[in-house]
Amino acid sequence: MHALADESRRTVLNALAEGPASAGELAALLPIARPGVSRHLRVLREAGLVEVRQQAQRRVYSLRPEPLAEVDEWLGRYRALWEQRLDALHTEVARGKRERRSSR
Amino acid sequence: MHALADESRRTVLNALAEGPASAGELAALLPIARPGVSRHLRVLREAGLVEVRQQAQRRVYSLRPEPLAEVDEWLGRYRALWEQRLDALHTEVARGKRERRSSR
DNA sequence: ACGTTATGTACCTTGACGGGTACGTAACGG
DNA sequence: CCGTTACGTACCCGTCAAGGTACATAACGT
Repeated sequence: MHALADESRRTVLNALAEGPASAGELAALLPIARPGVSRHLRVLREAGLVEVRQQAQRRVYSLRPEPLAEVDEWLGRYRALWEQRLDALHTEVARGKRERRSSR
Repeated sequence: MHALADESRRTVLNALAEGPASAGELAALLPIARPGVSRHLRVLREAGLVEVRQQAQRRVYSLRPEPLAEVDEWLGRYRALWEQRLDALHTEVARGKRERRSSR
């Protein structure tokens, strides 16, 4: 999850979600200098979120979305909770309307 | 998403997923000192992830899971991707077995 | 009113991390 | 070979946020 903390990282991931891209192409999307992007890519690579294949001089990165399934799983613990919460909110809103009509 | 970056924050959220708890109770779960927890709770509160109600001297925190739905939505972009990827992996594994039998 | 309990806040220190610059290094094209 | 392209890495610096300590504050119980 740590690897997802940075804004630039997520931008890279968003881009890679569209399809594979070289390091240079990814760097062009970010406001930071190219070496910075290389570092981000390293982190993402070590986190197992992306993978590289060499293609001539270019290094083409692509998404390895499996690890995000872990985050998804973590969120799963809350999903039921917020769904029931949202349901509760709906009925609460209805109740609130009735009460506001009588008292207040 | 920033509010989820810290390990302690997630621990607090995990605890609150079990049910409401006071600041002190939450602090007991963390390796850090109590004031630190108070600060974390403030961040979570300002991020809208938790809410407080005063109960005597105690301040009881509870989860407001709605905002996590946003993260869930963000992940949604990848969910389809990794599911198709995992499917591809399965067929790849099958194909790999066949190839390993013949060549290699 | 006074001590106690439960909690937040102010202030400071330190460590981690993002970013830039300069440099090293493979893979090509001639 | 030699220049160029496309990267990565080493080193340095500034910022920022987490954590600790000390202090302020509010709600009880007596």
